[in-house]
Amino acid sequence: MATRERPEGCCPVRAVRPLAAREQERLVTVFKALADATRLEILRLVGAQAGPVCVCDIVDRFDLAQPTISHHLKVLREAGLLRTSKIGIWAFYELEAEAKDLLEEASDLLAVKPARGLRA
Amino acid sequence: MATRERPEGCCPVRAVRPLAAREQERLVTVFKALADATRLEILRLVGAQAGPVCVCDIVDRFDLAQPTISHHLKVLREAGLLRTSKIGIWAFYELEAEAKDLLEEASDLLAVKPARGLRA
DNA sequence: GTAACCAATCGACATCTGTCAATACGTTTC
DNA sequence: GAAACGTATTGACAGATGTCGATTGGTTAC
Repeated sequence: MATRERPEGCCPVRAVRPLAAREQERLVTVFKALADATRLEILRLVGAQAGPVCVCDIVDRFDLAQPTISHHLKVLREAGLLRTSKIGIWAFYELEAEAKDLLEEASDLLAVKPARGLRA
Repeated sequence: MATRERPEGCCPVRAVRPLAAREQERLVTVFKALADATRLEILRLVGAQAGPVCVCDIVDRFDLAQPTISHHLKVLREAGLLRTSKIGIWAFYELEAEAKDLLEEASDLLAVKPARGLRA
């Protein structure tokens, strides 16, 4: 804690109610999922398709081993950004409908002016 | 590469132009910065203020050592989310004006329908 | 049923990351 | 100038993460 006198005009700090644990965790999970170049490109690839994409086609687009892509898909899946389905041998991935909402919610985090969730 | 015949109705994959290296790196840096609960709360705290916040006040709000907070502030600074200034001994942080744009740009990444940056 | 195939999981490893104690740096006060 | 103070940097360390090779599981083709 600071003991010296502050420079004049130094305003008091507005208290902020921390995010609920569950919401905080969800946001961190989403951002972690996005915090990797490969996963960003996977998302862009999947998001650009008219329908679900075959995993084999995703693997083809990257210079990474199949287990590595599979791992990244799992991370995106568990973050709620992708959803998966199967037809025979093939696994298909598409954007989770909720994905866009997740990012918008995240964007609200940085609202410059004090918004809901704040306390005086 | 898949050698078997696909299930019928399986659509060809739309090619996607990868992000430019510089832009990709910037996005990853931003998401990495956001992918930590402490940094999220720091951002929320700073974003809720009317003006710049003293580092000492930030340190007070968390149960973490001062160097740890300093480290997190550096990460947020270098991601372009916070900017810093000094008055005498004190260091103050505030949201970088660009921060909101960064997140909106990030949000566009997940646009469900094919947008710019895509190629047939 | 057996072989071929696609995708997921496992195990291992190198690198990155969050954390703290100790220290260094710059400013203010005396 | 010396001491006190706020902040940043350094060094160290445990835990998380990205990657691959090997394996497994489930499905299809023969």
